[in-house]
Amino acid sequence: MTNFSKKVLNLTKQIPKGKITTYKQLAAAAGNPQASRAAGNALNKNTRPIIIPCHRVIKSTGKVGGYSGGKEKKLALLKKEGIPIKEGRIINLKHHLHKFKKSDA
DNA sequence: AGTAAGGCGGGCA
DNA sequence: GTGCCCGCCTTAC
Repeated sequence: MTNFSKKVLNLTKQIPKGKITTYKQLAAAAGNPQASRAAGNALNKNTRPIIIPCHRVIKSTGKVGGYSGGKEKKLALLKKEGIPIKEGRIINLKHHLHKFKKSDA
């Protein structure tokens, strides 16, 4: 558990319902914009999955990306939260994107 | 403790 | 839109 992963998890669990974010944004908010892959990894190997809505985190390309419990599960959760998805990709991504505050980390 | 491989992504060609 | 390469973190040997 590094400081980076701790920030990632901390930021992720702060994402409100109906809002989503990208691994890139998450990694950037955590302090490493280039550690996009590591951000997803932190969510995948997170220690407290219960408090961490990793399903609200998607790829910057608009694709939902992967999911430990199955991406279909992730899609269902997102749609239930009010995020429209078409063929595995977010429709109004930037309209649902969550902006992290500087005080979040 | 050190080295090598893997993973839920991002960017460029 | 697809394919390839890169960089970062975590885990296993």
